[in-house]
Amino acid sequence: MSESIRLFEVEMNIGEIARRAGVARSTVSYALSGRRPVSPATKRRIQAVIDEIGYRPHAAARALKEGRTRAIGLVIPPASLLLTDMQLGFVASVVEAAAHADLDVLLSPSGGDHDRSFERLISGRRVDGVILMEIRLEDERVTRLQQAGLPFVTIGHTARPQGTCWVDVDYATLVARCVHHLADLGHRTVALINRSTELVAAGYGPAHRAQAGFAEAVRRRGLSGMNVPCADNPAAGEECFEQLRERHGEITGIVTVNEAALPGIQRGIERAGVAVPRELSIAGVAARHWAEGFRPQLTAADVPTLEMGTHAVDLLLERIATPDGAPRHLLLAPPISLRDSTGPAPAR
Amino acid sequence: MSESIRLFEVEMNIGEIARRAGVARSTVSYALSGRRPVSPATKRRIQAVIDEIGYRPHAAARALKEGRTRAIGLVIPPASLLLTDMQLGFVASVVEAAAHADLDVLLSPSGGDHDRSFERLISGRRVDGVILMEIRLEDERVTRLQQAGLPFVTIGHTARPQGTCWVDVDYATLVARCVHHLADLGHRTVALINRSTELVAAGYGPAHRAQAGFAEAVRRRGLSGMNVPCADNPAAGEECFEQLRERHGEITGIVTVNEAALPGIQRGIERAGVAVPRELSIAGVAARHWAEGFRPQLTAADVPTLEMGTHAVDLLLERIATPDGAPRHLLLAPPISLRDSTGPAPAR
DNA sequence: TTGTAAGCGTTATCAT
DNA sequence: ATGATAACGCTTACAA
Repeated sequence: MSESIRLFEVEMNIGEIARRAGVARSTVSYALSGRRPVSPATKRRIQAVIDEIGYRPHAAARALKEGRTRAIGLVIPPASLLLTDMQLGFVASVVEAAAHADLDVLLSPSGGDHDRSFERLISGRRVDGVILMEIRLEDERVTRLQQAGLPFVTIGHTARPQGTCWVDVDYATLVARCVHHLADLGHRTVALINRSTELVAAGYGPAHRAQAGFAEAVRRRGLSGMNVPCADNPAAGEECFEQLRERHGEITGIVTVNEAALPGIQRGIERAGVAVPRELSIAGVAARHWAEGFRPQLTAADVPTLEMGTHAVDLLLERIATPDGAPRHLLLAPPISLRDSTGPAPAR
Repeated sequence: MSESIRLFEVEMNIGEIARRAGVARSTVSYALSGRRPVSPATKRRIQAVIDEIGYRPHAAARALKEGRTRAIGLVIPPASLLLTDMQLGFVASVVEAAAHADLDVLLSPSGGDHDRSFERLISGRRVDGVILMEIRLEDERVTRLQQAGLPFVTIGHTARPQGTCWVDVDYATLVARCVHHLADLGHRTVALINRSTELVAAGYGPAHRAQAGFAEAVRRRGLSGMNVPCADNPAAGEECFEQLRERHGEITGIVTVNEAALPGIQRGIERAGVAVPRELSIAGVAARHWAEGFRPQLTAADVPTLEMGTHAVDLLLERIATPDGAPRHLLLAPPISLRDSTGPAPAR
């Protein structure tokens, strides 16, 4: 439209700055990086030129010379699978934390037929490190990254996580705590609404660990318990709840790790006219936002997605700085927030 | 752990390939790009070496030489605001479409205090083009991009979109269609549950256009209608619905563009024991996934996020290829899918 | 059909 | 305190 369109179409490289300021290119570079003293006078002169034409160093040139990109990769599940709120929370917090450290984030959908994208990231040296989400117990992306020698951190952990860097939430412990909480309230028959059969079959850690923690706690407390798989969507949650009521009316306590099914569970409860927590108690693991949206508000371990994303970035930065340092990890077991969905077991 | 860790730690550049294959560097380059004929024999020899040591060209070096990065930027709302499902749909489909075109996607949260991230993308020439989400009627990011001369496409459009490239859904038309649909069914008093007051104040296009389309259609059909702002979350939706019932019991039809409020609206309906569509009809604009999750399923214009994201990428690629071509845009008005939430107005 | 060499914009190592 | 210059790994015009 106006002349302003071409305002910044001037050559804009360090040589041009040097020319206009009447100094050598290296001087400009040093003035910017501060890696060698530059007299205040020339520094001012250079800065003036830079401000005038709005110069910023060319990322690719810098990356080529320095051997690092100042960018990290974030590998997410493919778009075909809708992201859950929790996964979304991770993405958001990683992007946030990265921005805070002046890092750019390259998104890479994996699985599906998108291996090319992942491979570009790795072998094209587009990033200094990678954060991997939705880890499987056996995960080939992890082995690919270790053989490539690229620093990485996983959100979630594999079956044998020794030697890798990760942050995760301790599903086994959290689910166990929920069971203990229900047992303390006098419940004797409880169910776990878990993630989908497919995920379990695919070796998805959280589903496995939830199941294990549940089984162990049920055994310890001498309860009778059942594990129910449920797909990650409201409709499945509703159906799952109805079947549970129909076939196992004796159940008085439910534990769930299936955040996406919650709205369906809630609908099931309301349609069945079940009073929570008088007739039925529910506890679970979910993002706070979901727990508070549930009616009545859900007694749950709130998954600290923000904290986890931030930590993942911190760990990655550490790993990039010292690739041979001892790999650290973080297993979070946030406390259960007592809300309104659990209460004493109904008298027989 | 094992020796495999250092497997790919060898020098891996085009010169090394050339050396091992016994040809010149340029020959390797040409063999890869196909920009000049290479004899089958040497081509095979080169490919063998490449396969053996797993070579991929260094992205930064290529970007520096070619002057383009093969990456695009996707500017999203800051993490502080939870992304709605529709926004998430855009992100997913853009990433998907970009991957399909062998493009990487750099994520940049904007707004908040994240201008540095945005600025890095632009002036650091990290990307060949940008897709901008959540456009305001007056949007400084747009002007920044035009003065930088960087190709961009917006999802949504500004108040004066001439000369820019965009894809958007035609909220005015869609909301008007909903009103007409309700009017055809005999409804005389209708309400629009819009987005939040803050968004309207901030000059958020969809909210403005929904309001305008609603007002116009109501006028044309001689209905009485009211516009109700509502924050983007279930709790606000529920409260909004309750207030509507309380203060305006005469309303028999509701139109909503507030996807995130839907679960709350549904809860409100169920708690109030209102029969939909016998006593109250609801129509709206939402992602199909939400419309089908509503009970009863929501009569709604399904926002084709997948299609929009794909088109945005296509337009951007076109713009990158011919920056001075006439800017094109796409204003989508998908048909309303008749589902179960609308019916004849109740007899007085 | 293939090889040689220049140059993209930086940073870093020499000098001065 | 500053300047010239050599890389970084790639593409491509120019020679052969």
